This record gives sequence, C-alpha cells and structure tokens, in this order.
Amino acid sequence: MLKIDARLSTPIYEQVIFGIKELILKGVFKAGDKLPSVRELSTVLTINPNTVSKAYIELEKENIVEVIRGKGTFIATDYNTSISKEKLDNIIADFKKIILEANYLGLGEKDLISLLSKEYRHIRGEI
Amino acid sequence: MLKIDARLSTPIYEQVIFGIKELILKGVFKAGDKLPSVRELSTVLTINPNTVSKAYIELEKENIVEVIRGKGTFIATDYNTSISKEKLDNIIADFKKIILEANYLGLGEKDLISLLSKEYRHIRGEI
Amino acid sequence: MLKIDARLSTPIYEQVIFGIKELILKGVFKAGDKLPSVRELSTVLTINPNTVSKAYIELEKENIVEVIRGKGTFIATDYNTSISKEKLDNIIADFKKIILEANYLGLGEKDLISLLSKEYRHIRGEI
Amino acid sequence: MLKIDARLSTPIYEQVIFGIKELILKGVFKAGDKLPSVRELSTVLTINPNTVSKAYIELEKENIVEVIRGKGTFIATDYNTSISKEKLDNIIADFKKIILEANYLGLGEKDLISLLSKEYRHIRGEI
DNA sequence: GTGGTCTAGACCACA
DNA sequence: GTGGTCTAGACCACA
Repeated sequence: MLKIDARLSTPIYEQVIFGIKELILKGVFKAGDKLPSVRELSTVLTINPNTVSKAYIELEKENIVEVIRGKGTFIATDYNTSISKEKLDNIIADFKKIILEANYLGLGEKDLISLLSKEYRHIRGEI
Repeated sequence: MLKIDARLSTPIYEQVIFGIKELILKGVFKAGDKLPSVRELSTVLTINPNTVSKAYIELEKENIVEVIRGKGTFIATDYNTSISKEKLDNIIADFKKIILEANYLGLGEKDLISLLSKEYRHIRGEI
Repeated sequence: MLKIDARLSTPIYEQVIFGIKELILKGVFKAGDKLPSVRELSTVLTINPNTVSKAYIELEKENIVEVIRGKGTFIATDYNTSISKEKLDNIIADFKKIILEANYLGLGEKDLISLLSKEYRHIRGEI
Repeated sequence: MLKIDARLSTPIYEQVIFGIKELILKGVFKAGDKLPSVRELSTVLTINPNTVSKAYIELEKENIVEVIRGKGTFIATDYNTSISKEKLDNIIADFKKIILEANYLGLGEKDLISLLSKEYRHIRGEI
C-alpha cells in the first residue's frame, strides 16, 4: 500500500508521512489503530529506521499519531482540525506555485479545478 | 515587485524563478522584454550573483527566457506550452499532498476549490 | 582513469561529464553502480566540489545518473535511449563544423570516416 | 545565405566563420573574391561590427582570407592545407564527444558514419 | 556591460 | 557521509 521511491526529490520521511495520512484518509487506518513499529516498517520498506522514526515524530507533532512508550505508535483519537494560519498559508503558497506552473502547460483555472476534483475522486477510490 | 525571504525553506533561486514567472503571468514582463542583468538583480535583491544566475539558467532550460551571451536575458518569444506528462504528474502529486494536508485542517473539496479560485483572482490582481 | 586538464577551453565540469560517459561506455561503470561522492571526486581531481556537483546535476538531468539525497549518486538503471530531435540536430551540426574544418586540412569524406572508425576502436580499447 | 541565430550557444563570430567557410566549400566564394565589408555584413546580419571584425581576423589567422588595408577582405589564393597536429587533435576530440553523445541516443558506429556521409552530400548540395 | 565558469568554504537537510 | 544551497569574489569570452 505504502510505496517509497528514493529517486524522487521528496524526502523519504515525507513520503512516509504522506503515505500514512493517505491511509488514514482512505479509512485503512482508524483512530486508535496501532501503526507498524519503526523496525517493522523500516524492514518492509527497506529504508533506514531513523527515517521512519523521523516520520513518526513529525506525525506526532501534528497530533496525528500518539507515541506511547513501550506500547507503540497509534492513530490519535482526537483529531485537531483547527485551522492554523501557518498551514493555511502554506496551502495558499502551494496553490500559487501550481498556478504559475500550470500557466506554462496551457492550463487555466477551470483545468486546475477539474484536476483537483479528479484527484479527490481518485483518493476516495472512486476512480 | 519581486520579494525574497531568505528565512523561507524555499531556496532563494526558486523564489526568483517563481517571482519572474509571476511577473510574466501578470503581464509585467512580456515576450522579448529584457530582464534585469544578473549583477543588477543580485544587487537589488541583495543576493549573490550566482544565485540569480542559477535561476536564469533554470528558466532558460524551461524555455521561459532566452539567455544571449554578451547581450542579456530576455523573455522567450515562442512559448512552449505543450503539456509534458512529467510536469502534469508533478501538479497532480502536489494536489494530492494539499488534499491530505487540508484534510487535517478540516478543509474539504469545496474549500480547496474556493481557495484555488481566490488565489487566481489574487494573481490576476482582482484582490 | 578520469583526467582533467584545466588548460583546455572545455569547461572542467564538461570534462567530468564526458569522462563519466566514457567510463560508462567502456563498461567501467555499470547500471546501479555508485559513483564517487562529490567530495571524494573533487579531492581526487583537485577541483572544487561545486564543479563536480554541477557535472552530477547535469548527468542527472540527462537521465544518466540518479542522485539520491543522503545516499549518493548512482548510474541510472533505466537508460533512456530515445532519439530526441534536438540532440540529433546537435550531432549533425557538429559534423557540419568538422567537415568544414577538415576541408582546410585537406581531409575529405573517406578520411573523416576513417578517423571516426579509428576513434571508435580507440574507445572500445582495441588500440 | 549566411544565417545567424543569436540564441544558439555557438558564438556569433564563430557562426560567421563557419558560414563563410561553408560558402567557400560550396563554391559561392572563390579564391580572390572580395568579401563584404565589415560594415556591410554587420548591417545585413544586424550584428555588431566588432563581431564581424573578430570573425575576419580569425579567418585571416587561418590563412583563409587576406585583409588588404584600404581595399578590403579577400578569399586567399594559396590554400594552406597542411595538417596541423593541433587541429587534427581537435577533430578527434570532437569525434570522441559525438560518439559518447550518440551512445545515449542508441546510435552506433554505422549510424554515425551514415550521418556523416549524409551531411557531406547535404553540403555538396546533393540533397 | 553581459553571462559563464570556477574556487574556497560555510551551513543545512537527509539517510 | 551524502548531496543542496549559498556567499564572496575572481577571471574570462563575447557583443
């Protein structure tokens, strides 16, 4: 399910973070579920344990998982969905970059909205 | 017009690249226009000439500007707006990241489309 | 194996690029092999790390090597040998220059073909 | 006949040199013929007079033209076709680069020989 | 004046 | 240890 490609410019630990977020959004992981251990996941993905650990720590900072010593890492039960201005600004900055990039592909506003909706359907598993 | 923030994690040369793309999209720079020289822009932005040069070289590789030795750097006259699969995939991957991120801010499909449209209006100068 | 001559007009980073391409063609480097690190090669060749880095980045853009952050630079496993019109045109333009130059050395078509074949044998190590 | 493209990486003065060499090889210019004046040619090609001048000076160094003060520039009558080791080495080095480049386009020895012959026919006007 | 290459070396993220 | 970014500044070819 979770795929890692070391050749991508996206750091591996970020790929792990997004992979887990995707599995949560798709409902594969639910609140309270136990995540694979650092060692386990690093073995399966053939990546460095430090890299998995870094991803888990980051996910904990975002209140998405809870690390309980001696027991393991679990999907947090209390989602913190308050909108932080910083994160919202990041999304807006990302949209800006995408818009500028799309312009050179001949893609306009309607095209991007269409792509965005399509990606939503894709993640929801409708495609 | 072109602002650089060295504190951002986005590399300075990328900020220059996006800044120029934005000025083109806004119509400030038009096909055939001469960009500021490497030295000039580096002085104005108080960054190193090499950093500006790196941005210009990258823009040239994307066919957005033409570097003419001994004369200067100019906005390309023949836009190459063919859709490359690679670049389209990058946009889709970016959307995916945004969707996953937005989910934890309590933002759904409609919210993101709204944000995207708003950013378009912003770039077009309507806001 | 890889020789750099700073006195040549050919930029050092291009000499590195051609040197590595030659080692690949000769079979010294094979798909998946790890190249020397930027620091290592810069020390061996007594050139600046930035210069080696520039060569590696260029080789990556040509899909000849894969740069994996934190791990190293590797010979690409999936060769992309599709003929791009642009590159083919470059070769033809180079041939044209050579023909014009050869004409003033009293060298004609047969002489050049002979020289070309000889160079092939040389690269294959038959000479 | 003589075309200049400032966007190419080949310096303009070199394009002028090769253009004139080509016109000689094609027989358009013959021994003793007068070349256009520096001003004339720079006006026609809309390039800097210094650039044309640099090309003529270089052609004179190669004994291909003779600059006679107050009269103009003429195609030399005594071709110096002696093979200089330096120029021959340059051609061999160029062939080496082409071979390495061609390898990544999937072109081998026979393909290059074929391309070379084709370019000869093209220059001779057979195509 | 213009961009291209290079050095020497710092600091950083990532694995 | 690995590559990525950046500075400060030199020297060069070209127009």
